[in-house]
Amino acid sequence: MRALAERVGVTPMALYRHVKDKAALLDGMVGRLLSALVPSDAVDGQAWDERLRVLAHACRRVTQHHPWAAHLLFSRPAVTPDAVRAVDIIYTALIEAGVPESDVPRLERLISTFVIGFAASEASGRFTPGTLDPRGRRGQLPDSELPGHSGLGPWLDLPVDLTAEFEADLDDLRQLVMAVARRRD
Amino acid sequence: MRALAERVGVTPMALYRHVKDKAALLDGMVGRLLSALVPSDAVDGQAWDERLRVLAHACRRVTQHHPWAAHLLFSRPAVTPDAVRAVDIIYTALIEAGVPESDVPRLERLISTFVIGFAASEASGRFTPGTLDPRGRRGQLPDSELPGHSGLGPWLDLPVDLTAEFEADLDDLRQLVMAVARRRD
DNA sequence: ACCTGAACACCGTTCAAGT
DNA sequence: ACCTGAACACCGTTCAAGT
Repeated sequence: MRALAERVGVTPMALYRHVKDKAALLDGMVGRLLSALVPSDAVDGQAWDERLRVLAHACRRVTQHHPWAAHLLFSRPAVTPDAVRAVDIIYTALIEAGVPESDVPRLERLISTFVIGFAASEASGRFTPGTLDPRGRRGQLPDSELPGHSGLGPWLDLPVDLTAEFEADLDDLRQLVMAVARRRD
Repeated sequence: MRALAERVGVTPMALYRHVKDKAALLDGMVGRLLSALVPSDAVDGQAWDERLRVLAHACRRVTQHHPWAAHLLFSRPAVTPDAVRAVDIIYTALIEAGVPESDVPRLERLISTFVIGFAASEASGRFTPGTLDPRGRRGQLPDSELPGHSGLGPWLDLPVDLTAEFEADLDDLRQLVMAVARRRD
């Protein structure tokens, strides 16, 4: 609050005339981000999987530009109008994909949890532990205790292209959605 | 730090003899939680999918008992020995499932991101917005703007059993893993 | 070795007072 | 209406000083 007040060129207490709380301020900031997240024109006339893809990439783009917001997307549920609109896009896409209605809310939570989770992990550096030393993570333990790591060998030393990985993940989730749609009752 | 010092019955500065930082303290706490996460005996002799299931449920159980830890699992990468051990369990399971080695690290990140994301969402209440009013979320917008919500109707008003949902999600991810294993090159 | 007192540089927030 | 000054009740952390 004090830093924001200085940026605005005003005393900290002046802010409380315009915002109730620090929490309310953060909620408002998240709301602004979410309103920019859904470019409804870029979604019209596209197939359901393409609409989900655009929405997911928009979510990742937001957290790349505003890393501080990544964790807030987890803490605050989708109650603001823009957040509800984003959820509705996913609902509509899943219905169009042929997912049984009883599975739609669950799959929406599965997809949004992964997408926000990926964005938050990337923003907080969870995916890039040893940017300097790629083998840093298993330095502490002997290879005999890590059969999985030693079995993978060179694949662990490659630098990861997170954009390509996100794309591959979304494609796998697309197939998951189609599999659920296929087993409709 | 001050609250912890009071609980221990000591002055705040005494803590700095035993821990470098507040961040180091939190890292240590997460480390302790992760060491309890992997009961390696409950994992021996089981099939790969059962081992992943046990690990996922253990992760969710930890964040249910210690909600404060949920966000830390996202911020800090898997560098501690216990965290690396958990990752190795997933690697080994995916290899045993027949996933191509080049896809194993990506699928590990996909699975762990979802599992931690689910746990964090549950701990922070993201999945239960209107515990009182289940229709609260779309009160702000007209149904005409939310075709997905209005199309789903009664399915949105049911209370969610998060344990059953988590189980169903894990089963869908199991099928995703098998699908990736099937298309090995 | 381990702990303490005092101090520094911060927070978010309230409340009466200013214009 | 909108902003300010002073103050309250907090933080994490440093540093010299104690035993």
